[in-house]
Amino acid sequence: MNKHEIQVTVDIVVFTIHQHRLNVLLIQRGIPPFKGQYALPGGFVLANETLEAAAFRELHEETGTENVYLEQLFTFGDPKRDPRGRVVTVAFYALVPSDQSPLIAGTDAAAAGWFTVDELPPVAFDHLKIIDYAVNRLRNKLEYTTVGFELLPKKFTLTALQVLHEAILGRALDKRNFRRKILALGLVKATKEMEATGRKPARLYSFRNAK
Amino acid sequence: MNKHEIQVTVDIVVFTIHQHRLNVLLIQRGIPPFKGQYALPGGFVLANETLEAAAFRELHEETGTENVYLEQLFTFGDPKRDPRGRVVTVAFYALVPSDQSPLIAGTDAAAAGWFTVDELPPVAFDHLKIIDYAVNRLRNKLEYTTVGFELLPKKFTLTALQVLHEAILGRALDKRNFRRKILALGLVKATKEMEATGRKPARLYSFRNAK
DNA sequence: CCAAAAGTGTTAGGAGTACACCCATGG
DNA sequence: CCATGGGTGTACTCCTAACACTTTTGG
Repeated sequence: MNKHEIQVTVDIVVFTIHQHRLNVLLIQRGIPPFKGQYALPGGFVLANETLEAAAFRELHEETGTENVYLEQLFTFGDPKRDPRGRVVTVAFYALVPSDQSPLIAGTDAAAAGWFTVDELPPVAFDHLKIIDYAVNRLRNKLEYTTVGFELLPKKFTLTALQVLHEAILGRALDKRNFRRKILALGLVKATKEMEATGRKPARLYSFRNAK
Repeated sequence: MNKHEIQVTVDIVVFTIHQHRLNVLLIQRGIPPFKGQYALPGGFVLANETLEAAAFRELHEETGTENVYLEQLFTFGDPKRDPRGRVVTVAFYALVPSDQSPLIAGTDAAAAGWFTVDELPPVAFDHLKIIDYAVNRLRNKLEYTTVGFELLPKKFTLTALQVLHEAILGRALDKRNFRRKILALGLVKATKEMEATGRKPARLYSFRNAK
């Protein structure tokens, strides 16, 4: 064994929107250390997979989610961050659409749950720091990219998109300015369908690049 | 030995400005693989140091530089990126002021050198990808932060600051607009000194937060 | 007819961009 | 006196932000 070998893990901050709030997925640990505490989904990187593949695999194994948007965040390597030894973790964040988010399969449902980002339980390791980092990244990215669409179903109302932005940014936005800006960006197109859930029916839109 | 153990390295993209161009520091490899080719300074993370400390240490050992601005970039973990085995590298970038940059100590001067970013020699491993990533990050950061000052001596002319921005962005900027914007940001203050090198003496400025 | 959410325009201020000439100095 | 780089202002455009009422539907 080479003295330079270190254990490498991935940890994933999975976001979704629930009840107009930004939520993070946490899993209750069944084994020490931090047994019983909540932690981010994640695990060891295997010998022949990329970091991204490891993140997708862990996410699938622990939560059943698939085809999510995934992006590398930052790598945390404090020598004392894991009491078991030297573990460097590559953190990712993932976005899952709100219409798919309740499905937590492949794991004991009692042991996993969504938590709004400003009411988190105690979390294991340095995972709180990782979550904070991810929330900040998500907020920044929202300002200059289209990441937000990843959190919505294929068809959505402009109000739903606005609620999503407000949930991530943590502040209210002006309805008229928001709609004008989104439509001006040209990333979204009106469908012929309406959503009849509220009082007055709302037009459904879709993201232009289904990618 | 645990099957999950992987070698972890750091690699550092060291930037400076030379002759109005953005330059990167490369070191010629003395041993295989890629013997004789240029590569980024870097090396293994030791058991009891943080990733950042490893980057500072390697930088000091290989180039003699100290007190540089250092920021984590991205982690590259393709299983095939290093022919010797599984090596995950955490990439950083560093900024060294132009008045300190010629000092390459602690290494054979013939084996290290500055290269302008658009005239790079062949580089080892996936280091070209890392350099590209770093250049993009630096360009983006310049738009909304003050990283640029890290590349200048303590006192500098506004023209020097403009040349720096132009070197990083790779395009010319309007002199009047640039000066207005920089002064409006209030990050810089005029000193009483002048630089007499050109024809008409130029006022020297200093960065407001000496930090 | 009432409650609830959808939808829609105008105005004012600030930021960015384009553009050309005079000034101070050393040789 | 001339070559060189230092230094300065104005006008236009575009983006952002503030702000309130009408419409459509279900009950």
